[in-house]
Amino acid sequence: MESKSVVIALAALAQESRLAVFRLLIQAGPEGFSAGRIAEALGIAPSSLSFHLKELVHAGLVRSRQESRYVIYSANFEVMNELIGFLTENCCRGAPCTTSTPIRCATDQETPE
Amino acid sequence: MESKSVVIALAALAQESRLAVFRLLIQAGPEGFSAGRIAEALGIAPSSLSFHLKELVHAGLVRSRQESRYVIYSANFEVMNELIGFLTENCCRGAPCTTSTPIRCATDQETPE
DNA sequence: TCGATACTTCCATAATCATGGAAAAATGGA
DNA sequence: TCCATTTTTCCATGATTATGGAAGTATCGA
Repeated sequence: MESKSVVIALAALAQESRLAVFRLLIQAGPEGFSAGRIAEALGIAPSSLSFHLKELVHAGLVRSRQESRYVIYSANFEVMNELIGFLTENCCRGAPCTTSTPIRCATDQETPE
Repeated sequence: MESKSVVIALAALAQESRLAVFRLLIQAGPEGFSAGRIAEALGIAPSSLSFHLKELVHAGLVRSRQESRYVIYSANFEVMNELIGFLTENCCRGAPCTTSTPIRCATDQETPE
């Protein structure tokens, strides 16, 4: 993962509404939620939510899929793990250090290695 | 960790210069680096670096200590772990899911539990 | 094809943030 | 105390970001 992508991902999360959306989707798991349900759950105006979702998708943290007339959004667990990996890379330069174990969700079957 | 603090921490990291500074300090370990060495290593103007370091300290991600006429900055590994914990909290709402293990650096002895 | 529902794009406004030069503090040695 | 070194604060400029109303697009059922 490149520095530029990481900055984009972090910026995407560094905003109250988007952080709330992302956490909601992390908790929802791979099934996700429709835009409407997210708007309802968090009380965000549709146009604002759309702007924020676009931002999260652009950052790679969230995926969208069309399902009849709903657009379903879900968290991208793999990118989340890469992000954490990048931040903690080379921690303490060789000194003994417990590095992070991926937070890969066991129910996220969409991206086999 | 509260949502507001998390937004502040993420915003602090969502900027090329600050991300570079933070990673440098993560790699440096608890000993850290002086402001001057950071400026030199990353090629950032002193006033800009000072601005960015203040931002990182304010976010709680970085600590500073005076050492003779140098100001030494170091990463705060504990806050980093809390941040990651917050982002992945309640992942997949009860579904079987490997949650993250703290990235606590074994050489960071400054904050006993 | 019509109407209702679900979302997105466009746009103007207001707010926040990044940058580096110049001046000001703080520290320590002579 | 005086000077050199190290870092911070002040400030003006330019750039980016968040917001929600209104209009546009897409999907589905009848």
